[in-house]
Amino acid sequence: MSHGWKKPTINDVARLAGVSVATVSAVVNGTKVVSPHRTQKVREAMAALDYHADQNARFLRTGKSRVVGVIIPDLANPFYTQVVAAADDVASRAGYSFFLCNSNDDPALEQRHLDMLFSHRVAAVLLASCDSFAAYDRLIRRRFPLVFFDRVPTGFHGSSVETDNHLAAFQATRHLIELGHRSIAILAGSIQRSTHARRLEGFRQAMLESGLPVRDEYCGLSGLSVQAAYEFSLGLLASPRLPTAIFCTSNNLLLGCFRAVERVGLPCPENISIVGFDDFPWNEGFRPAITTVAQPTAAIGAKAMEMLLERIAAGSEGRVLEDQKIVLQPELRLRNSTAPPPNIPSPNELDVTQTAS
Amino acid sequence: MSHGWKKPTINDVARLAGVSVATVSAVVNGTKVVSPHRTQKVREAMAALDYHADQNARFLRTGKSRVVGVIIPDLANPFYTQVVAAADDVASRAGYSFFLCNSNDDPALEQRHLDMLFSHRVAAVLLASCDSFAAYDRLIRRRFPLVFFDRVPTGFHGSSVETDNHLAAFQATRHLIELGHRSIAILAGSIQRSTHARRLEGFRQAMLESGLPVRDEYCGLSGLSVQAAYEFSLGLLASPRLPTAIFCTSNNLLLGCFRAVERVGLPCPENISIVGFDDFPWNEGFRPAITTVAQPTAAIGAKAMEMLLERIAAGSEGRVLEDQKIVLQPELRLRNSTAPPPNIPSPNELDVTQTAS
DNA sequence: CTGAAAGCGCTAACAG
DNA sequence: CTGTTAGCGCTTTCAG
Repeated sequence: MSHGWKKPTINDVARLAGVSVATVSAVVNGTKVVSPHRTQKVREAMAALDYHADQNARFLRTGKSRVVGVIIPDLANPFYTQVVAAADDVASRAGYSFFLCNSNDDPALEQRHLDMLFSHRVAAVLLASCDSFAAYDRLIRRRFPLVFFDRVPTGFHGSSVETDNHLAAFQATRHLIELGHRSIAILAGSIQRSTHARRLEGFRQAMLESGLPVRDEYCGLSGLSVQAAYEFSLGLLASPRLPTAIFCTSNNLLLGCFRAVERVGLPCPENISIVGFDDFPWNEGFRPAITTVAQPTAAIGAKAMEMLLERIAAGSEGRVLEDQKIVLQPELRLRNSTAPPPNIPSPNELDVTQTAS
Repeated sequence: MSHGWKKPTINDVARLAGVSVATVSAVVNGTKVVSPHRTQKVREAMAALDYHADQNARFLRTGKSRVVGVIIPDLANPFYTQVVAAADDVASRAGYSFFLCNSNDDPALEQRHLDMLFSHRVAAVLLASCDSFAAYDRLIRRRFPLVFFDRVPTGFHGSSVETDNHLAAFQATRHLIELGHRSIAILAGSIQRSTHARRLEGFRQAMLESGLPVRDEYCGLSGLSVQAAYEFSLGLLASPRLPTAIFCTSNNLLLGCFRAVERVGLPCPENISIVGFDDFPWNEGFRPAITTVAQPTAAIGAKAMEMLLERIAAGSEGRVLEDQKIVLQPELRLRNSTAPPPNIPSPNELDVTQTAS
């Protein structure tokens, strides 16, 4: 006895209670009627031994696991943890627990985590993917219950829940345009990311519809890190063609951008408007308070987990569920970081601004 | 076949490869020498079937789990997720995975999570406790590998890693005092929390050492929520005895306090100094940027997980490890939310301020 | 209502 | 080197 303590098994309980293991199992699971007297005996024995049925053994026998896997790309990003918190809520209400994995945005690591989750025979997995859809082929082919959220691999057929990223970016950009902005930069992150690609499209569409140019120098694609955003923004603000507004397509990007604007000392929103993506309690602490387009994090997490549970249930009943793609509405939250540009050029100056240096 | 797919077992692999299960097991685990030819065969069969050894079955046999449980009180609090991210890093490097649980600050839920974790036979658990030490008696008595972090139940004997909360608060308060503040309020959260109790003590000591009074009205104990902090701060700022500085003992408390100061329109730091607790990237975005005392989140997570792994290793070798209590140093980060008070009273006005209304 | 016994997928003696 | 086999702790027929 290395620990000086051996975990009690169902046999120990049965012995102490003076009944058979089948009886113990029956009272534990309430799966059969057991006489009150013996039930009592068993209960006492369980309490005395502090017995906890071994889920691994149980699963081995029943093939029913009450654990789901969750993979996110960044455990330190509040967006993901908010989603996960909501998912956890509905999962734990349904008696499910969580294997949480951090893929660190590394497809190889994500695959390893997936393998690990299979090895543990999780009932399903919830996934903010960082790989291309081909990676999930083997899974969908075997009808493994899988729900994507936030990041849905392009070209992927399967269930997912995400924000309408196109619309979100469109709204944010429209807001800027309506304010009178014409020179709008975007910190787009990386087009590799389906979410960010979609946001860039939304931005493009809003610009195009208003006949506004989308300039390459105004399009930051240097990655998703705070640092990258900071550096790109610094360059942007130092350039002769200073934009009058910047749209940041993620909370990290906003941080970098904000820092750069502060560093340069450009007054916001007087000389530069900023709109962010995602909304958190501390966004109100920023001065100026940040105008941002919020994703419904709680709804994403809750809905995704509900779908997952549904698919688990369907699977165990042999039903086959239609793929379901849920798209949730973003919400533009107007605060103080956006205002009309310093001097609004009249509409027909449009291409003149291009030549002016 | 409800799923149209049956998970391949070691038997399937053995059959396909034309060898025995023992051979398959040997190549999977590298536990015995297998001829190159058969190794090859087995490898092919595994790949063809996309075989993933069932960890549950394996555990049942070996009694060795490579999963650890982690319980935190709030999945949406960046402090905890930063710690967990660091812990995850070292755990996954060691080949361990994570059962993450959110106790929601509810002792009953925490207990349920603990029971669940035992049922799954996790190798150990990492815990930011929300209960009193009595709750963990049964665990320590059986030498279950358990490491506490952040919140360590008072009176608890066992391993833990935490910030020196007393010192952190002491430093923050000293900073304010050195700036000339005499009327310092504290949002202490709740003395139920060991961490917050310790912070209050540090505050007290700093005040006492300087002969400064700790007034009851200046001591916010209305809980840990943003809302509670907001309301308390509002009252504080509306009172005739306006403090010249407020020390917020957590990031949530800071949020509420900051919001209240903004609401009232009191200029910070000119008329009121604020110091926060914990430091996150967005703290720099606040205007003024928040002076805060930072906890070494990454170090806490990494160290705690290292200790946990050590204890697991020791346990399986039959060694008994000494309890280890690690206390990490906080770091005061000076920014712009603190400044000398509007008018510095001379030291001998000390008790006069008490009577003035 | 109750108990005996088979077997889930795997590892680890043990015997060839 | 390789295969056979006995359980790990649990649920679940199947007979009493």
